[in-house]
Amino acid sequence: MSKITITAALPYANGPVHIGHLAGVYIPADIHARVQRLRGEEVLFICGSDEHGVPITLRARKEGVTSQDVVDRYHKIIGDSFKELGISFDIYSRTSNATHKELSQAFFKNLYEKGAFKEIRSEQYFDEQAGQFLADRYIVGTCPSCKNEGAYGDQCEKCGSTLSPTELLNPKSALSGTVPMMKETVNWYLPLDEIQETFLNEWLGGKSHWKSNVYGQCKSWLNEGLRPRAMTRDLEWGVPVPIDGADGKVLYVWFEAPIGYISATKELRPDDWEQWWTGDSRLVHFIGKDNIVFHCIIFPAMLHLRGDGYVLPEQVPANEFLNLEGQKISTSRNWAVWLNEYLVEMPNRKDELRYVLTSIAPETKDSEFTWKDYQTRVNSELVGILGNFANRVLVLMQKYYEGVMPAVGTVREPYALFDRSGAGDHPMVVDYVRPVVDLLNNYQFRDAQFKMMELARLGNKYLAEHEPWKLVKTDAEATAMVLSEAVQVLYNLALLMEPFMPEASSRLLSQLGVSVSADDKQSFWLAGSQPGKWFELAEGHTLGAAGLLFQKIEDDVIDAQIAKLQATAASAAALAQAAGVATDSVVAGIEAKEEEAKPEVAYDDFAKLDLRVATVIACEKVEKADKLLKLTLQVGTEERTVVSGIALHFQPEEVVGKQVLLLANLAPRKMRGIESQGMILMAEDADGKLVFMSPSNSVAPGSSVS
RNA sequence: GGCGAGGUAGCUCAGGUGGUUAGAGCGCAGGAUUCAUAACCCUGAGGUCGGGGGUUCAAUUCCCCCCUUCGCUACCA
Repeated sequence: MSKITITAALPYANGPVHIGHLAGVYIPADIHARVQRLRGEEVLFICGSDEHGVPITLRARKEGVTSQDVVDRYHKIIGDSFKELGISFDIYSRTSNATHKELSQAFFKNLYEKGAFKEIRSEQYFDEQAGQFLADRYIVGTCPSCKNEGAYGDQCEKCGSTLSPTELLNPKSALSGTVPMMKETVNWYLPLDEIQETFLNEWLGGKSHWKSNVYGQCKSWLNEGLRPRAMTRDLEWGVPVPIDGADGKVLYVWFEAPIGYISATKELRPDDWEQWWTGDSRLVHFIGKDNIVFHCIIFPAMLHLRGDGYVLPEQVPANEFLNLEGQKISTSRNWAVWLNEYLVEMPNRKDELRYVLTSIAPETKDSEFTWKDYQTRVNSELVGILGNFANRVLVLMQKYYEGVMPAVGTVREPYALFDRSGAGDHPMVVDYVRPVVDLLNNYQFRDAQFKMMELARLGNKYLAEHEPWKLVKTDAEATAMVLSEAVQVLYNLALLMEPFMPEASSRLLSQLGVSVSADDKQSFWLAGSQPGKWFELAEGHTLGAAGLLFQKIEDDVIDAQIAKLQATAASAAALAQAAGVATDSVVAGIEAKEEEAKPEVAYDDFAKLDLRVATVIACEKVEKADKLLKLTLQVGTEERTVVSGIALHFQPEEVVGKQVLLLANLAPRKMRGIESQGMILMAEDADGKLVFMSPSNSVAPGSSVS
């Protein structure tokens, strides 16, 4: 028996948890934690809210509340919904608490005193009026590539380019709106370039057995050569840097957040927490692919420098991303299925969510959640295969034996479920239980669950083959054999379900009228390292009260969820809603069957649109594109290039000279390498033919439309 | 632009140190059945494994190029 420290990525407390988080991190982590506990391992399953960092402060400013208010709100929402779903954390902590502050400061100080950091001076933007340095995100300006005026210092959200604050044109402070000045500051850097040479190359070199997406990503970073990375920031919201002369500085969230795993452990076990992070304890991080560098490079580097016997991660089973109805899940665009809402809107369907998300877990590549697929999986797999098998066995038992296990002699051919003549491990364990255990130990949760379901399929097949409802009329002995075998399958299936669907498992066990001790479960789950055990109910055992294990999901429930997402897509697209290429991706996920009326929008939303009349002064076909025309437009004194997907409807020469309606402030977008600076609005006929929207009398190019 | 991970049946995904008929679930078609939440069981149709070149007796599996999706990262302006 060993200690296993299992961590699940700390959810960032600026929004609730959604199905992507669950499928990628929390459900697999929970299954793993449950299995290891069942196997009798000493497990600590650690998580908590990550409550520092710039996006939280931005959100707080936007809402006019304090950062603490924001994190308090989401910490509660997230924690409550995890608890209700049954994620079996031993502790769900948070990084704004005292233990964490103390421990992360001590960690920093320890490294500081070892001389692990490099002190580096640099010039950063400083807001004189607000009296503070500005994080990249706090600087707003014009994007140098797309001219979007609302670009942030680290990224332009319109065109997606990665920026540094000094690249921004017309930088302004998001705090005061004033023009920031450059001012010298000092921060402490982790010299990752040196640590790569002395430690990371070799350590990561030994991890080729990790998942290919994880190992490949790490290799990629190492090949490019790591660079020193600042572990402190000039910011107010965070853990203060615990050394003299560091006023107004906090620990970098990615320095401090992983330490949150340790401080949560300490909070839970003040006396022996260190045993879970040193010695022969085994550390496993469950994360999403966006966290790989922090958990596979930076945090291990920190732990290594710390020394003191700290263990390094044994396995980092990072998953890819889950898409929703054809689009990336996005917190800011509200394109998500939020756990807290799911729990309310789909009551008593926790295990259904666990099951579906496990079966589509993005273990090797991005995967896709759709509500229709969810419905199908629940109805045909959980209800049709698993629930149905349970129900028919229990109903037959009730009908023929009033729920009491009948006397069965030696099961004879052809009714035997498995071969009883061999001397080795039990064939059913070898064929079903052990493969599930092995797959789980190998972090292949999706396959493990599928293998579990195969046992239910086998049960249905066995019943169909031997038809006890016919046998009962002719052969009482054989009927007893068949139903007995079927009950044993169901019993073991109930045990096998536990890590995946703990509630359904426990319901089924109680319908079988059994309660299984931890020791018995252990001998079941140790199949592999030990022979394992096939559980059987004895003659005379009385089953419990039967009931349906899962309920079918009707179409209207699913339709309501889809409609909800459609409404989200519609409002997101409201600003740019018209025919044309650029909007396609926004609404492509769910296609409305007919042209439906769109939800009402506020005037303010409409007023955001800069609509202009423009004159086409040149037009040519875009090479290697069937549908695209490149138009040059006169808009006032300005000339603009717009790429429009209308080549199937118009020849270039027939467009020149026309006046068109232009959405002038649509985010630029590159198509076929040409940047399109706006969108031409068209009417679409019933037969799909496009028609220009032109003023009835010619007006000056650039005239605004409202 | 560079790097990493993908691109496999209508859909969602497995798999492949190169070698007879490439898999599963769902969906679809046909059959069988009634113990069961019109569920279950059987059978079948469906893929030149992103495209093009190369190595080889043989490539979907190895090499090169290209297209494409996702992610990481750079640079230019």
